[in-house]
This record gives sequence, C-alpha cells and structure tokens, in this order.
Amino acid sequence: MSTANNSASAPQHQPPGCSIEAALEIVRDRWTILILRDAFRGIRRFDDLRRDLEIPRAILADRLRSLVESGVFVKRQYQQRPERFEYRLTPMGMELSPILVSLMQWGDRWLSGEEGPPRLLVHEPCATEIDMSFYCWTCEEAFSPTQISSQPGAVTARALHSQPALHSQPVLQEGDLKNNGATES
Amino acid sequence: MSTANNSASAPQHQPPGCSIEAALEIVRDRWTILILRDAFRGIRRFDDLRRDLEIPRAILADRLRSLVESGVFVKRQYQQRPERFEYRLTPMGMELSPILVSLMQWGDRWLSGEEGPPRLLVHEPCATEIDMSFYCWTCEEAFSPTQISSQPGAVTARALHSQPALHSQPVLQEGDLKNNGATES
DNA sequence: TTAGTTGGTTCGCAATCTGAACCCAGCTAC
DNA sequence: GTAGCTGGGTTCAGATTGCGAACCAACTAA
Repeated sequence: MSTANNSASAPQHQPPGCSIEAALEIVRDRWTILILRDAFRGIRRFDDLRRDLEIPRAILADRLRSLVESGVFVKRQYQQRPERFEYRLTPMGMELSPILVSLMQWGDRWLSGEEGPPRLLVHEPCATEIDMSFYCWTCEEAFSPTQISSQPGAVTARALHSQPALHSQPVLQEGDLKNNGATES
Repeated sequence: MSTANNSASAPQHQPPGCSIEAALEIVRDRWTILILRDAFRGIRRFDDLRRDLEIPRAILADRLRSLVESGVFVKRQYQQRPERFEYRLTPMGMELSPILVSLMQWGDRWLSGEEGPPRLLVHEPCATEIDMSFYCWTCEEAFSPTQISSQPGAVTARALHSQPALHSQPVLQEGDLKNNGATES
C-alpha cells in the first residue's frame, strides 16, 4: 500500500495461465490425490484401490478414466482371457510426487500428534530425512518461501531482472511487508 | 517382495495417520487452494477474493471460516467503525507454499503451452529459477522421486535402516520395478 | 452347478455447489 | 434525511455431484 496502485484486486482473471489452476483441473480432488498416493505405494489395480481407499466404485472408475485421459496414468492389460488391467504412473504422473511429498510433510509438521509423524520419507541411499525446503543452485543455499518472487515468465526472458510480484510476501510479521504486491501496470 | 505377501492391499485403512489425508482435510478442495494462492499474492479481503476468484459468497465464507478454524488464517480487524476484517496467513499457512509451488511447477512443466510457463518463480536475491527437486543434505546432491523410501517414522528411530515401502517405485520403466510394495506385516 | 474374482455400469437418494436475492452497519453525496 | 455504495456476510431454490447397493460380464476353481 502506501504508494500507488497495488489494489490487491487483480484486474485479470488469468484466463490464459495460472499453472496452479491448470494443475488443479487434473489433480481434481481428495480422491484423486489419494489414488495417486496409492499409486506411488505400488497399488495399481481397480479392486485393490477400491479396497484400500474404500472409495465408491463409480468415483474410482471416473477418476481413473480422467487420469488416463490427462496422461497421468496409462492403462495396461496385465492379463488376457479374463481381460485385466492395471493403472501405472507415467513420467508425467511420477513428477506429481513433490506435491504429495509437500502435502505429507506439511501434515507431518502441523497435524501429527505428539508421537510425531506416522512415517518418514528418506533418501534411500543414505536414509537421511527428506527436506523439501527450497534450494538455490546459484547461491548454493536453502531459503524460505518469503524469498520467492515471480517474473512474467513465458518465452524468452529468463534470468532477467526479477519483477517482484505474485507470490511471496512475508505475511508472517504483522503490518510490515516487503510489498511485492504491485503486480502489473 | 518377490517372496511372500506384497499383497498391495494394505490391511489397515491408516486410521491413526496418513499425513496426506490429514492435510487434505484442511486443504479441502480446488477453491481452498485458489484462496491460498491469492493469499500468497497478498489478497486478504473477502470482497477482493470474491472478485478475483469469482467464487460464490457462501463457499468463500465457508472456506475462510474453516481455514481460520484450522489455523491457516487469522481473521484480523483492520478497521473499526465500519468493522472490517482481513484474513492473513499464519506461519502454519505460510508453510503451505511448497504445495502451491509444486502444483505450479508441475503445471508449468506439463500443461503450459508452447509459449512456456506463464510465470516463473525465482529466488529473489539472485533471480535464479526455483527448483523443487529433492535435495539430500547428507549426500549433498539432488535426487529424483524414485530414490525416496519410507520408514515407520513415529517417535524415536530416526536414522535407522531404511525399510523400503510406501512411497517410491520407479514405475517409469516397464515391468521391472524395485518393488517396494511389501509395506507391513 | 455354484461361488468367487476383477473391473466395471446403473440407479435412486443425499449432500454439496451455485447464482441470485436479501440483510445490516456505516459511510457519503445530494 | 434519504438514496446509494461498500464490505462482509446469510438464505434459498435448483443443478450438480457424491454415495451405497445392486447388477452385469467374463472368466476360474471346486
């Protein structure tokens, strides 16, 4: 505030592109995410998913169909004669793991009881706990979400001057905020 | 694996604890996530959110109420006389950022058109693009989701032997998979 | 022949979402 | 002093979606 615009009421409704919105059209709801979680655990078959999640059959069929359609799963026949299928993560699907991991870690940190997190994720070779904090390969250091800023993106201009915007804002402290709000104009 | 069980149908329905499920009870749906996205962009007021998201008032009121209840937002009066309120992220809420960032990055990578991602997130001090891949502080290297494994967690046992399970599985390659399926028993 | 397995679809009822209308307090302009 | 706006809601009827239970189809095993 203080100065000019920064009205906080963005004029556009980002019609061409908010990647979060785009991703949410595929990662639709709770069930979809739980199906993905199970997929990462190696559960691949309709009935196993149904049993494990206690999900209504119609919903499961629908979600699997739409995940296949969007390229997150491939449906593969694993047996003929009684035709049987399984659903496997594609590379596109595999790369959803940071989303699941960050959900899990947030749940661990803020929602797990006194006994601590139910499960730990570790780097397999060395068994070190996974840390999802942000890491900068230029500065060679980890940093917090308050140090994130956003650039117009798209096409060329990569490592140009960062135009503070969109994300960020150390809302943690009361009134004072770096004010990255002034997005456009 | 290979040997006995590996039934892929987990006996329990993790009643005490899957942190992903726990997190999903708070991060309920698409609208909640979009509200959070806007919060990170600095939009804090009912009407600004409503306008920006074009969200039905009743839904917005409900989601804000539940986010306050769960501790993600605080409701603060920013003006008396006409009493007016705003919703601010708590530290708990701020730490949801990795979830949003990973959604955004996945969307950028897999869903953005030819023109590339609509916006880039950068490390503010140096303007380097953010990389959410996993980093191990012991091995001092980045690693892929296929190298994630999970341990029983809870309480004590930290850096013990990693018991492959839950997460992971290089589903990327066809038939052969390390098969970490055998979770419990 | 009967039962069981796997992967679904169909159906009717319940819960949820949605847009539009309404409410209220306190301005502000006329 | 009243009409109209703003901010932050609530209420309501109708559409959409979720849900459990039942059913189906193709096969196998006893």
